[in-house]
Amino acid sequence: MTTGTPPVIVWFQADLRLGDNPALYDAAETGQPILPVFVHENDPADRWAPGGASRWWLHHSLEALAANLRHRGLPLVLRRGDCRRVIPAIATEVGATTVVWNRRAEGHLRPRDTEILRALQAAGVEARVHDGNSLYPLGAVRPGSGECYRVFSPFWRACMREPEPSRPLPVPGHMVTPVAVPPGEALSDWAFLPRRPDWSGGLEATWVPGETGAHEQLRNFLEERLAEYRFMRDRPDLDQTSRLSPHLSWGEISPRQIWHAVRHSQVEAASSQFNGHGEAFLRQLGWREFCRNMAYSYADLPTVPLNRRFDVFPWIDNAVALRAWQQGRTGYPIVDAGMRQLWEVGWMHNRVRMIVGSFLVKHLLLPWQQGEAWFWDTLVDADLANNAVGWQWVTGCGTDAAPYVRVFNPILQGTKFDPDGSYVRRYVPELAKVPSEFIHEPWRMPPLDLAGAGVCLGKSYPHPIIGHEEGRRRALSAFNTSKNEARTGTYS
DNA sequence: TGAAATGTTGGGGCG
DNA sequence: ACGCCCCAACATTTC
Repeated sequence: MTTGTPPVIVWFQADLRLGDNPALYDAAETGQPILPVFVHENDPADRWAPGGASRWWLHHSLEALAANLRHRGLPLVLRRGDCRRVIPAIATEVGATTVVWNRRAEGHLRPRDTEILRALQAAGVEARVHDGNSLYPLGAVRPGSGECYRVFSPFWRACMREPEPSRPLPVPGHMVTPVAVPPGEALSDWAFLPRRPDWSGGLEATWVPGETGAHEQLRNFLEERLAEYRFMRDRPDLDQTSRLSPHLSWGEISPRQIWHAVRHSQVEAASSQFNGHGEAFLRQLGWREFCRNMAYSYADLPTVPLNRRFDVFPWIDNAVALRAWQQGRTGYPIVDAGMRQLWEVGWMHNRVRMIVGSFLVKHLLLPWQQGEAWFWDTLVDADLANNAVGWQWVTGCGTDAAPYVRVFNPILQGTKFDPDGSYVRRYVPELAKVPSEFIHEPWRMPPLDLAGAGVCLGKSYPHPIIGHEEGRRRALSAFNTSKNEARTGTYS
């Protein structure tokens, strides 16, 4: 613990927190000085490098992490480059005995971990990998036969048969400051914040990235919104969800912390009998857990349909339609409201994600990977596993696909989940004066009323890019054709 | 006034 | 994490 003691390196990745951080906790337990490191890969060839909104978040989250570490006397060393090279190099450079980190769920990163483990071993440096970002260790909950549950319900039942997830670890009480800190880069050099144009205003106004912000958000959710969660969670207009997803995606808070906070919250405790709100919310955490296990087992989940029948599918190549979808100009108010909310605040209510997703792949017949890529770039909570599973689910090419082709009706979904249209009015202001009766299908309005609401279809707001009936029929025929062709062996 | 026609709502079957 | 169709039940309009 003096000048001579060699440090332990904590390699921070998607776990930018001090609490319930098994790698950091492990490092503190050694009693050696701790050297926290974050590596920015900066690889232009990496398709899954953080997108624009995610980089904005990462900038602020790293700032917050650095401040938290500084309060406890620790630095945060920023390095750039291929971590297969950078991590072993810095370990040697500072004479570290040990490198610790928390496992990532992305299957395509697993070979990378193996390589780094080997390189460290070859350099005589010990490495320990922990499970810190899921309720149960990745791959631990699996079917009796097989690698990984591919359907959510049995997966979640199996989780519920497990003992409760372990209690979150505290912030280490004592962490030893390293005497010498190796050089690192400045966060500002990484240029994670948008310039020219700076589109981050809506994000700044909405989010407080960082571990403290995450716990504040959790506390606020438990106190203000959990009590209504089960009934309100599907209502984008009421906005009663936890909004913890972006905090989770960079690991500012852990699922185990959330789990136990919910289990011990007043809402759960006060109900002598089971009220279901906590359970409904934890089930959402279950979806995240499910996605991570899928991504862990199937490395190419983000690009390859799980159901091989979709290897051949008559997707349409239409840049104009894709652009209209991205910019919220499809002519379907609920779809456009969702896409504009995404653009404005970097986030979209999950119900609406399903609606806009279904619209892209079913009504527009655009490949799901194009929607996935747009979400990846614009969501502050972009998470490879959740994104991939979500898009495969809505496409119906994940294995949990229903035995029928699921086509969301954007009008029905709108009237059901945004009954008076306030969500639409908030994000599609040109429809603000449309009465609730027509808010989800303005084309049905009598021309005089349209004029009265200040709407000129085709000018101030677009006509539907495709009729619902026509789109539905076209989708059913495309999806059924591909099914039949696969069955009869036309394509293998 | 009442029967028939027409409109509306909700549950079950099915893809 | 579903939509459509059908039909029954009920409500309203019509002559």
